[in-house]
Amino acid sequence: MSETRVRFAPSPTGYLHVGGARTALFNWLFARHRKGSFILRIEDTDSQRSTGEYERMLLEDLRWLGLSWDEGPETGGEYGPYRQTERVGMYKEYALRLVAEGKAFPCFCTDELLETKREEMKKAGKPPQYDGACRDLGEAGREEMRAKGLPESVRFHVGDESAKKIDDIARGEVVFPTEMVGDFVILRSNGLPTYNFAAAVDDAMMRITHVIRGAEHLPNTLRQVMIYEALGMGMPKFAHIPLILGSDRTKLSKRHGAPNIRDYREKGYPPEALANYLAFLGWSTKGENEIMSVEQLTGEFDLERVSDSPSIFDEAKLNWISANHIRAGGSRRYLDDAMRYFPAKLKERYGREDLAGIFDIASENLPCLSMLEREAASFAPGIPEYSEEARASLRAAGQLLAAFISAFGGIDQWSDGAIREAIKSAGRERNVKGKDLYMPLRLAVTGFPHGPDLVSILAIRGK
RNA sequence: GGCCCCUUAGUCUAGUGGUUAGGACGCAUGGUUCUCAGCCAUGAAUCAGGGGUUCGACUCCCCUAGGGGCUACCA
Repeated sequence: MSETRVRFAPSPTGYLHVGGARTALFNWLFARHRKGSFILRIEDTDSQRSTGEYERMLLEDLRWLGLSWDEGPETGGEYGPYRQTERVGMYKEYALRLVAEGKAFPCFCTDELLETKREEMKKAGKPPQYDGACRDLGEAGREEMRAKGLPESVRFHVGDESAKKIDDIARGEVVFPTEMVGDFVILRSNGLPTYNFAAAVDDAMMRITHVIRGAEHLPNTLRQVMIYEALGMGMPKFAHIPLILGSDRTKLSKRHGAPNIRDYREKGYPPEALANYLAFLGWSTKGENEIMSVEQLTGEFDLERVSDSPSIFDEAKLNWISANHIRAGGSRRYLDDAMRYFPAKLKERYGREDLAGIFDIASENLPCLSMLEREAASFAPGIPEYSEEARASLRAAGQLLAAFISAFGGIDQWSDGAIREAIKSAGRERNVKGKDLYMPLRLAVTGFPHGPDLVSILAIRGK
């Protein structure tokens, strides 16, 4: 069997979205699992919305997620270029070839004309489709239109075959009636190709073997299959993966919180944690373990276990997966990334070793690194600010606190064991233990009623 | 409107004609603990509805409902 080649083909019209990232991830996992190639192609034919800045950030986010590509813009490769605006010559060439073969034709209808026709059809209760006005113009008619200076686009001539079967790996056989599409534009009057044409031509030319993409493209596949056939190119296999929806079951967007990869990156979610969560959105393993490294994911990934129904992005589960990664990796793995999130006061006071210690204590349940600010608050140096309630309880425990001070004062070697012993002896002295013993001390030292292990806090904060 | 896809607990999912419908997140309770967390244990909660097919349907077929997508010279 020939080498597996898959691609991720984003449009640089915004930040990398969790849906796009999941599609990219599935492609990448599939390629790596089969030791094939992962190709990145930039679909920037929408000149209105595409920008170089978005493209730059797209690549950055993809790399951050841990995805690397074998061919792509900047990287290069033998099927390049990998930016569609740099391939316009090829699309034109293929479009003209189809015209010459009678499989496509020039169209001179203006937007206005098309629009009024659509309105009329809607009124008449018919599906608004292209009526084939320019299909049989003939060479003379075409010249006449050109002489009038009308815009010229190229439309694909949809044959009279009644239906087309598409065999989708993820969902089985899907049948589309061909009459659902009219003759559609493949080359716009500005010379740029439309999505369906460019995607089909590129996938064919780049020898893509598996097209793995979002389910919203399923109806497009009909057009692309027709183009493949007209071009006489070998068909790739298709796999349409279910969409990711927001909590209200509509397509994920800004109002659902943070749908962009960049947002999660900013908050300090480890990339492998996000990849882990995303992998399980629409896919599952045979086993029961859900905390997996990228290596384990690539080892197990396959298209057969992709689910059919759309899934809802659940931040609570992402948090759980992420906290597991952070706990397992500890300061050894995450301290460098965590540095930017430590409160300045802590960074001034402690050296790297102590910060590592604080990280490990504070990261017992840390969904993302930015939450360190709150979790590490107990380690802030100096006298904390006390709330009204805290003041009241501290006043009530005045004698106990004095006992602590003298007990701590007697410690020579400041260590966990010595601290623990000092706390106990102060307790014996005042005849208190348990909660009544620890809480006043915790409150006095940290200002909070909750927090990490008190002895560890004292050990790090020092005498 | 037309066409296509989807439907197992609040959420992610396992399940391919006979199961006490399994797991995970979240939630609740108990244990460990100064507290939170972690860990351990326990619990509540699911096959959208209706028809078939079958000795037997979560599983196969049809209808309905709901959701989503596409229907552009956007991708």
